[in-house]
Amino acid sequence: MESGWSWDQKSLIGELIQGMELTKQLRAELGSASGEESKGSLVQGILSSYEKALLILKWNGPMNQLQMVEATPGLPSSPISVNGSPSSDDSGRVLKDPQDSRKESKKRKTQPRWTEQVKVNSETGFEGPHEDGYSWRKYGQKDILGATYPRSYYRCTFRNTQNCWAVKQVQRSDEDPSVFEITYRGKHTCSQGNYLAQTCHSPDKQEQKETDGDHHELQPLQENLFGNQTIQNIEKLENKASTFCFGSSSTSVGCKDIVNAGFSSLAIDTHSALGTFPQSFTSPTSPDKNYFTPSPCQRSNVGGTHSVQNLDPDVHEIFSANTSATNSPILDWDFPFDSDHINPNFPFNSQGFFY
DNA sequence: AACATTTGACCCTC
DNA sequence: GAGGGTCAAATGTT
Repeated sequence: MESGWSWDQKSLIGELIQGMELTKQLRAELGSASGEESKGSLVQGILSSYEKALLILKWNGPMNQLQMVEATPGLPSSPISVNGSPSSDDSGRVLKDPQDSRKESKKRKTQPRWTEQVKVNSETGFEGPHEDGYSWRKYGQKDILGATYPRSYYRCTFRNTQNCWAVKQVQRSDEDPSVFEITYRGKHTCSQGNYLAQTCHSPDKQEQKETDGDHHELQPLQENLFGNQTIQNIEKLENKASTFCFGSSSTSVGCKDIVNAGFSSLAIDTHSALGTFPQSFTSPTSPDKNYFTPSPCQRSNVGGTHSVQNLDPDVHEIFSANTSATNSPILDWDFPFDSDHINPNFPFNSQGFFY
C-alpha cells in the first residue's frame, strides 16, 4: 500500500471495494436468473463505475483533501462530512439569544452535519444500520412541507447529565418509504460516545471481543443497544418478529437473551419486512425505534448495506469511513486512526484494487 | 418516582 | 409570514 494515503481515503477505497464486491455478488445472482441480461448490463455498468473510481483514486494517489464524493443512491458508500467543519448553512450564525438553552441550540447548529440513509429491505428484511449505538431521546416531531412523513427529532439522552449535544433527525423518504434518512448533528461528548469509540473503532479488537466469547466488556454497550422497551415492543408486535430487537436505545437495560444469542442470529425474517409489519412497526412517527439494525460493532461482521451520505451541498470535505467496521459516523469523527491502526486484513490490495 | 414520548407553542432564519 | 428546529408541559410507561 502506498504511504501517504490518509485513513479516510483508505476508508473511501474500502467502501468502494465493498460496493464493488456487493455489486459483483448481485451480478452473480442475476446471472443465475433467466432473463436478467438488461439488469446484468446495468450491474456491469455499476461495476465499471466502481473500477473507474478506484482507478482515479489510484491514479491521483494520496490527496491532501477529498473534495467531493458523490454517493450514488442505493450503492454502498459512506461519504460523510468530517473534520468538524460546520456546514456552511449553519456557520456564521450569531448567538444573540439571551437564553442559555437557545444559545446551546444555535451552538449546536454550528456543528457538522451528515446524513445516513437507512434502508428497510422489503425482500430480505432490514438492511443497514440504523441503531447507531447511542441512546437517543425524542424531543420533537414536525410535519415537513412537501414530505409525506413527519420528521422526528432526537437528542442524546445524556444531554443534561453529560452535556452531550449530539442530535439526530429521522425522516422517512417519500420516494422510497423503506428508506429512512437520518441526519446527525454534533459530536457525542458523552461517556457513551467515548465508550463506543474505544470499543468499536478497531476492527481487530472488536472481532476479538466478539469471537472470544467474552462479552463482559461489550455488555454495557449491548445493553444499551437493546433497551427494555425493545423487548416490550417485540412483545407488542405479537411475535411477528421474534428474533430481533427494535432499538432506539432509549433505555439502558439489556436485551440479554437476544444479544447473547449472538448477533448472527439477528436475521430478520421476511415476515417482518415492510408491509407485513404491524402499524406500530412502520409508523412514521417514530421510525427509528421500530426496526432493527445491527449495532456499530455488529456491522463489521454483518456487512450491512447502508449508505452514509452527506447531503449537505455546502460541505466539501467529505470523508468515507469504513462504516462496515466503524459504524456510527459520530465515532469516526475524531477517530484516532492512522496507518498503524488499519486492519492488515483490510482489502486495500485485494479484489483487484491495485491491478 | 423516574424516565420517555407526544404535541402545541415558541423562536429563528429566510 | 412560512417553514424548520426546539422547548416544555402534559401524558404515558415502567
